[in-house]
Amino acid sequence: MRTPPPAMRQKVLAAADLFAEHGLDATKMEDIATATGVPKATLYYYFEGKEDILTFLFTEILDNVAEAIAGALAAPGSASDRLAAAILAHLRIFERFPMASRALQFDLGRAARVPVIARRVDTAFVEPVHALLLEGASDGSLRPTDHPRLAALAILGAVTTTGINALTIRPGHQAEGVAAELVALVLSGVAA
Amino acid sequence: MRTPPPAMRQKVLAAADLFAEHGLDATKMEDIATATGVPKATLYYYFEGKEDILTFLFTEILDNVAEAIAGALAAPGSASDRLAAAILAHLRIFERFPMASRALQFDLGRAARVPVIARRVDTAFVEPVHALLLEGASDGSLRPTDHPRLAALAILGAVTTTGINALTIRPGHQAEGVAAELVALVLSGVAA
Amino acid sequence: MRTPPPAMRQKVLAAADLFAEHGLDATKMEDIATATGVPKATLYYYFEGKEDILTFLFTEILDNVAEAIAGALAAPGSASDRLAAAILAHLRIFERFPMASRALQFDLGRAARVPVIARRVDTAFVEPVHALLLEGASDGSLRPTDHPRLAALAILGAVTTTGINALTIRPGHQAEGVAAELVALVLSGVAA
Amino acid sequence: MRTPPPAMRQKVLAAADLFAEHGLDATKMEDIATATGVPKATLYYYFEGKEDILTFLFTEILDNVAEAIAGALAAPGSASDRLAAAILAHLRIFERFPMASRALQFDLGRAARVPVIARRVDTAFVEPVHALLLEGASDGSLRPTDHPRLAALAILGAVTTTGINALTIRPGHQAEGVAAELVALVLSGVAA
DNA sequence: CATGAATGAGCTTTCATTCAT
DNA sequence: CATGAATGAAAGCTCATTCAT
Repeated sequence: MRTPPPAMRQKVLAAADLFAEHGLDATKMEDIATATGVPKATLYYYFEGKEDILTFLFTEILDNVAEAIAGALAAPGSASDRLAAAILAHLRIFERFPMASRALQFDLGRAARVPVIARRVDTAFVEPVHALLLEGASDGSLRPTDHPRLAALAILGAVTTTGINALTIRPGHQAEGVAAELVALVLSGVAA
Repeated sequence: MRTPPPAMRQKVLAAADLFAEHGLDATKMEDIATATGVPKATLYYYFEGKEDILTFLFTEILDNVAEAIAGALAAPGSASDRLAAAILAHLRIFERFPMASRALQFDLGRAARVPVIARRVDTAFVEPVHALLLEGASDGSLRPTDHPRLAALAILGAVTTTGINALTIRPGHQAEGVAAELVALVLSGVAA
Repeated sequence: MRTPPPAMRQKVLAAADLFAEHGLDATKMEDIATATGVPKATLYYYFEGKEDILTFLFTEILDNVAEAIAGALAAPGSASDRLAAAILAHLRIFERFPMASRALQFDLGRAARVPVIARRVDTAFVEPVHALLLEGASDGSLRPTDHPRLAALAILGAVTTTGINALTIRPGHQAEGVAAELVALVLSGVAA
Repeated sequence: MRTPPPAMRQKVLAAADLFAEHGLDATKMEDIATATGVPKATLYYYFEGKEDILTFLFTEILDNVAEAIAGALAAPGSASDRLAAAILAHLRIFERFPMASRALQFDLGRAARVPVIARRVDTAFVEPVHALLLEGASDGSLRPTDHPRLAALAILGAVTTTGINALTIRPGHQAEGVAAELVALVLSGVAA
């Protein structure tokens, strides 16, 4: 993948709608060319193929997720406060990039096979939250867990599934409302 | 879809490996024919096409999920006990059908577009858990939530993401261990 | 390559004209489909691709060469008589299959890289003539040569180059006339 | 074709390896650019296209053949001595330009269609040898032949086929050794 | 003069699907 | 009922070639 010039990067982001709507396989290069206004051959000049374009898209959004989460976790405050902030920050990404987020969800299975994507998901969310859980356990603001990595993964699944659904597929919720519900669940659970 | 004879249903389940490995689009009818030992044209005699085979597979597994969840929820006990039982039951499905579960995860986006699948996910998990949350709130064993549907969705996301990962992609965990972690998270949260 | 049914073999021979006229690379599958009346996809059903069709064609003609040469060499008579007969027999192939012969000549370089073709050229011509030269040397009807394999190769080159030119590219000669000239050259040389 | 500066001519000769290895069609301009170190667009500045580069290469080598043959034929001596000298001179070209020679052989069919190449082959070899045969016939050093042009062609075929094979494809012979065998064949034939 | 960037025009190849037997 | 044979319909991708700088 030749590094695409900024103008091209911008145009290619328009492909998110197609991927979100149809998934990678049902999205034809022709469609991407039409939707972005970039000739097919030029797309191939910059990207290795369809999958590479998808990877570019996912990378772009995951970088935003990483930044958002990192920002939230870097703030001062107790571990539990920062976890709450991270969840809200994550959900806000879905609001800012609804189509790209849905595209990522649509082709999640495939994305997970692409090493560079898998690594970024880990780096952006799982690792930091994992670390935060450990930190919270040691500073006493969070309950120690047997498998903090599983817990981080579970939180990721909860946030993602709920966020995509409530904020992009059937909008009608605000990030704050969803975050409140999720934070309550994640911090206190549903037990009485 | 003509109702396939039991022998055929059995053979076709072998296609789960292919779908789990490559996804629907990268799985050729030819491959399915080879893997199952059923001639291509015969597959077409019983199924409408590739997607129909995938739907058959997903339906099969979701029926098992539905049954497992329903069984757990029908048992006597408090709402929180039954929620815990449902989570374990759900995870056990991943252990019993690891490949089909991964296939479902791989083509999650597509599955969500197939009405019959979307409805079954709802019926099998979201609805019953949603109902259980309401029930628990009224019998006092669970905390009332503002948006019980979102909470049910979040629990589904947590269980699914964690289960697929810990039980099928990187095995090494047992359903019981994962369930313990998830139940703790879902019931009590991670707060100290 | 699935073994093509006789009807198909027959039709595909018509592709020789295209290959002879334009060479393999400039001959599009579309052209072959049109010229033979066999749908493109059906060609792919029986052959691996363009090159496989060319190989099929060359194999077909080389089998005829092999048979012709073998027949001539198997006849009774002195080694020199039989060499003369072989040359005439070879030339007659060019008359019988002018287009396929020219196609072979056109893509000679490529054909030589295909192991199965290279082997067949050897088996059909070089080997038998090589053997004949040795035989003639021992029965006294031919002069012993230092490198009989080179001599056989030289004879092949002489016959092929001349035959293709005189019998297919610029017709106007008969196999007999060309053979007379070549046999004279090969047996007696051009020295006075 | 703009006349390329000497430095470029030199670099472009390196493309012979590519053409010899893969043939014209399988040799991409990109490859030529990489192999020669000359940027694609610069190649287009000097040559009309791929085929023009090939023609340049073939022209270059055929000029050498022409010169070598002419030199041998211009020497004093009998027609048969000079024919022998010409054959050796021709073979030495294969030794000096093995890759370009093989490239010419690989794309022989195509080369023959390019008028300028066809004419040069004729001028370089066929014509002079044809003339020599007539001359030898009249001065009594060679046997008169019915079709001296066919004979010249046959000699060309014999020399080329054998030379390419023995000197470039499966080296291990020296031009002198091959020449000895060929001269014996061409002058005296293989008859006892 | 030289060349990096961009693209128009195709072509091979693949497959899902059909249907006669 | 079951299936081997055949094919229509795409689509991904490649490259030769151009041109502004």
